[in-house]
Parts: sequence; C-alpha cells; structure tokens
Amino acid sequence: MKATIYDVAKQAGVSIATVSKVINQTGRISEETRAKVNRIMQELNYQPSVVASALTGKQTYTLGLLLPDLANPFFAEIARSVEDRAHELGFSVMICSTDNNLLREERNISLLKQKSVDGIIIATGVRNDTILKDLKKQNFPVALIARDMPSLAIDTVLVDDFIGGHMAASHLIEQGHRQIAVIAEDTLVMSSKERIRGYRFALEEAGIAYNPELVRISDFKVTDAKQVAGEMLDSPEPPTAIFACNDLLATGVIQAVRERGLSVPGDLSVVGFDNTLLATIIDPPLTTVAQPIQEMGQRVVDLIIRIINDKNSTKQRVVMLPELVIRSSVSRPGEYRNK
Amino acid sequence: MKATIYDVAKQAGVSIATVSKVINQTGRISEETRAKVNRIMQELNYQPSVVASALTGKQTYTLGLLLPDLANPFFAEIARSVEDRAHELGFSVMICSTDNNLLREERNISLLKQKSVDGIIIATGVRNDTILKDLKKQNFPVALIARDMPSLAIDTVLVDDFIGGHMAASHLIEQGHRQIAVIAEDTLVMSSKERIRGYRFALEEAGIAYNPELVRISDFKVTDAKQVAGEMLDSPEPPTAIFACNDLLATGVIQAVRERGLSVPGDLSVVGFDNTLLATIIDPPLTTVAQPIQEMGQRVVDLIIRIINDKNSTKQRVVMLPELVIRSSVSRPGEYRNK
DNA sequence: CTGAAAGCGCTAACAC
DNA sequence: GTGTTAGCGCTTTCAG
Repeated sequence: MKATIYDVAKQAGVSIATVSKVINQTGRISEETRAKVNRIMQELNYQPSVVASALTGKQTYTLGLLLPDLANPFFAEIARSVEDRAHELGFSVMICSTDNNLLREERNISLLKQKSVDGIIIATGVRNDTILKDLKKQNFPVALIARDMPSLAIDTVLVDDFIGGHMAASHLIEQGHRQIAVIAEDTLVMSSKERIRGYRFALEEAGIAYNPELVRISDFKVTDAKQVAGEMLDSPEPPTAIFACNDLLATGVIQAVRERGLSVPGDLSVVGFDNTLLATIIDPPLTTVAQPIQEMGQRVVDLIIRIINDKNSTKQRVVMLPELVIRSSVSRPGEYRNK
Repeated sequence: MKATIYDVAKQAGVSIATVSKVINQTGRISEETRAKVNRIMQELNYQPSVVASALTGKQTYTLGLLLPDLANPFFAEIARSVEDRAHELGFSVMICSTDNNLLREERNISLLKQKSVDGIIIATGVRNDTILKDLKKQNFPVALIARDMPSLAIDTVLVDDFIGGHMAASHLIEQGHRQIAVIAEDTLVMSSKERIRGYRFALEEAGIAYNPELVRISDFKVTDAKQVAGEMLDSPEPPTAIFACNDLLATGVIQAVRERGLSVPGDLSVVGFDNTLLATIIDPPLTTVAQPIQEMGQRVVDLIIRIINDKNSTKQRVVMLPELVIRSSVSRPGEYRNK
C-alpha cells in the first residue's frame, strides 16, 4: 500500500501535524526534526495525496481546458503552450474537446467541477454565453483564450482580430489585389466577425467597394473550404486573392486551386491566419497572420492562477498583436499569370 | 457554497447514508424516498464531489496520458481519440507532454500519482524501462500505445511496425525502385527498429542488397529531416525513393526535394508513416502507411479500464495491422524524370 | 428499508 | 517546537 502521513509520522516518531508542517513549510519546527522527517519521507517514498489535501479545502492544482478539437493543429498548439506553463507552475491540465457542441461543453464543465479543478480555461467557440454567465455567477475561475465575450467581464487573452484581418487584407491590397475574397469559419463567432471587419476596413481605406459575394462561410473542415474556394474560382469573375480565416481553411483553398491546374500564388494569392505548423508545411509556404500562441497560452494560465489565488482580482483582457508572416503564397495579381 | 450530501439529506429529511445509496444505486431504498432524494438533488443542483469519494477509496475517474509532444499531429490525434473514448466511459484525461525527456516523464508520473489518477497511458518513447518497471512493481495500472516494451508484460496496443516497414518498402520496390533510403527518428526506439527491419526484409525478399548508407537517423523536427534528406539528394548516387518513418519527417524530405528544384514523385518518391492530417495536406498528397489511430486510442482506454477494474486481469498486447494508403507521392523511378 | 458511526489522508486551529 | 483534535464530503459496514 502507499505510504500515508501516518506511516511517516510513526517512523519518524512525531505526530502527523508535524509531518504536515514540514511538508507545507508552515509553522515552526526544529531543523533537526525537519531533516528527520524529510529523510523518512524519502525512505518511504512518500507522496502526499492531493486528493486528501484538496478535501480539506486546498487546491487540486489542476486546470480544465475546453477546446473545440485537439486534432486541429491550432488548438493542439494552444494546448501545448497551456500545458507547459501549467506544469511550470505545478498544475496539471485536463483537456476536453467539445467539437463546439453546446451539450458537450456543459457536460464537460460539470464534470470538471465535480472533479474540483481549480479553474477552467475556455477556447471553445460557443455562440451561447449562458454557460459563461453561470460560471461567473458562481464565481468560478474562468479565463478565455483565443475567443472573446466582450459583453461579460471575464479574463481573456486573445489577438486583435480586427487588426489581423486588416493586416491580411492590406497586404493583399498593397500587392495590387482588388478582387479579394474571404473564407471564414463561422461569422457568428466574434473572432471571425472581427477579422472580416478588419478586412472591410482595409478595403474601404483603399477605396475598394465591398462585395458581400466575396465573403463566404465554410465549415471548419478543409474539404469544405476547398469546395467553397472552388465555387469562387469557377465563378465568372474569380477573386485574385483569398484571405482564409485560418491556416486549415487556407490549405483547403490551396488544394482547390491546385485541383484546377492553377497555381498559388500565380493564379491566386492566399493568406491564412494563425501561423500553425501547417503554414510552414504546405506548398507554397503560407503567408499568414501569426498569433503568438506560446505567449497566449502562458498568459491565460497566469491569468487564471491569479484569479484562483484571489477570486476578486480585477478582470483583465490582454489583447496581443498579430503579426504578418510573409512566405510565398502571395504575389502581385497576374504576375506569373502565364507562368 | 456548493451543496453537499448533508444539504441534500437535510432537505430530504433522510440521512446522508440514504442519499449516498441513491447516488450510487446501492443498497435498497424505497421508490418513494429515492424519488424524493433525486428531486432534492436536482433542486439543489447537487453534484457529488469526486474528490471526497476518491478519498474513500473509490476511483477518481481520471486517466493520465503521457506523450512526447501534443503539438505533433500524430500525438494530437492519438490524444483526441483517447480523450473521446475516455469521456464516453466517464473518465477525464490529464495530458502531459514530455518531449521524450526522462526527467519530465518521471516528474509527470509522480505528479499523476499524487493526484490519484486511476491509470496511466504511455505513448512516450523512453529508451529506459525502469519507469515502466517501477509502475509495474507497484501494480499501478499502465498501458502503452504506439510503443512497445516487449520485455515487460504490459498491456499494449500498437501497429505491427515490421509489417508497416515492409509494406512501405515493398510498395516502392514494386514500383521499380532499388535505391531506397530510410529516414528514422530514432533507431533506439522499438518502432523505428521494427520499421527498418521490415524495410530490410522487403529488400532481401527482392534480392536487393542492403546498404547501411541509406538508412539515416534524424531528429524529430522537420528541418532536421529536410537536412538529412538533402544530404542524400546531393550525394553522388542519390536514392530514387525515401521511406520516412513518419509523416512529419516525410514533409521534411518533400521540402528538401522542392528546395533543389526537383519534384516528388518525379525525381524522388516518398512514403510516410502514420497517415495524419499532414498526409492529406501536403503536396503531393502523401502515400503513407496508416495507423488506425481511432481504434488504437479506443482500445488502450478499454485496456486500461479493464486493468483498473481488475488489477490482475491478464495482460494483453493488441497489435493492429497498418494499411498502405496510396496517394501521389510515389511513381516509378525515372518515370517523369525529364518532366 | 433507513440511519449511526467509523474512517479515507490531510490541514489548521488550539493546547501544551 | 510539537501534539491533539475536529473536520473536509463521501462510502460502507452494521444495527435496528
């Protein structure tokens, strides 16, 4: 059986209170007994039970992380960075993929609460904010990453999507494009909305008329983006550039182009969003708006731990700046049109 | 404050024992009181504390999952499938990336044990088996996925790597290749060894001399694979095909080819391993040896839960068959050599 | 059928 | 400095 605090106490000839004190470095104990207890703990290979200590009202040192899909490289990278920071600080993280399904979100949150996680980080993109409201009402520690809910005072870290969208579109405009399409995953989600707003603003600045025909919604699957891009390519007046609201969708549009025997960026320029592994792996390497995933992950866990330690700490919204990473998927329109 | 079993008991006018019984559906309680208690639980929005119940010796319903790197698509996909099955069965999963670092593995395992996870699934590729031995000695539930440790009797689910390597090489041989190289991530790891052994065997069968010059080791990063592949391409007698021991490495070799103004499969045929998202996304779509990731994830959690429920259940090794997925990265050597 | 009570491993007053 | 003791929320005999 695993050693308990009683075993240590007995072996060391002290009381369990004393052992507890040396474990938690509280109270005052003589150097001598401290050393002895420590030695015994070593010998017995004693590990305090987080479960028992949690029951007495202490933390469980575990965080919940809700995201749409771990198999999506963007979220996998987010998860990795959250995990890294959490581990640094002694926390574990329970990850739950929800597929953006409301029911699963609810179930997972309730599960996480039963397990007494100290806080929950949410990256999932619900349209619905009742879940968040509930959590807030119960004063349960929550923080958002890569998604926004400006109507609620919740700690959040995200990238400025408006600027990101603006960057993508401006870059394309600077390269001479005027027929610029957008493919977004879901216009109901804040970040998509903002990216599109940034895009529109860039168009306006450049005096280009906004054409609603050019902004399309796709499912989150690459095949769907491919399909949507394909339709646009086959239209009588195809765009010369497409801004895909994330790298995964961008790969779909690149595939659509290739399938038609055309080339990127020769026949169509493409810019993505996120700067995941994918951007470096596809051909051509993708020009994309980078989110500082590492930093974002780090910041959310710092945020949530702050809340855990002080439930009344003032809420923060940290918005980071995206950055345009230029690779090879954009050129001037018509530049190599005839190869 | 959160409602406890006492609150429910008081409200329902029964003892906590009775409430406990209706929660766990143990003992015998009248339909009447059962209904009443259930109603009160609803009203109070009562959720039993997993922590408290774990302290009494019951399970925590959480699993640990150790893997090298969540940001690697293969492992992200594994994690996703493990997570799915675990949730189905009411378990949560704590994920830990170890970067294949022994120290981190140890730390994480010890952390997971302090948190009383019910079992640990290991996908990480330690060369060292002492950790596993320790776990086994303590009779702690462990299961391996996508890695092997045949010297220890541990529940495992993996793909037959020998056959996989054989498939990859045979396919290439059938296409007429004779100068076939391999890039592996780490020859000390079982699965790499086996894949290479399968490759050698296929060569032998075909009467092709084995040339150790053609099997190279690379770091796990794509840039490294690119570098290694580049060296081979620049050699006086470059291979006409490369078998990359995973899809990520394969993307590296494709990049190396492209960087030299050559093409896949025109100048070099490539076959990968794993069949992750990457395989469908790169250009050309990658011919690769598929691992049944979904099933594998499902099976390990079934395995580990079996062990949890019966620590003495006989160990199982479930080895699944890989499958060659033919896409467009392989052609006959020289076929389009001059475009 | 239902309840009283012991105990899971640990923390935190409060004594000594 | 160190020990006693009362919980934390729940499960589980064992009586009744």
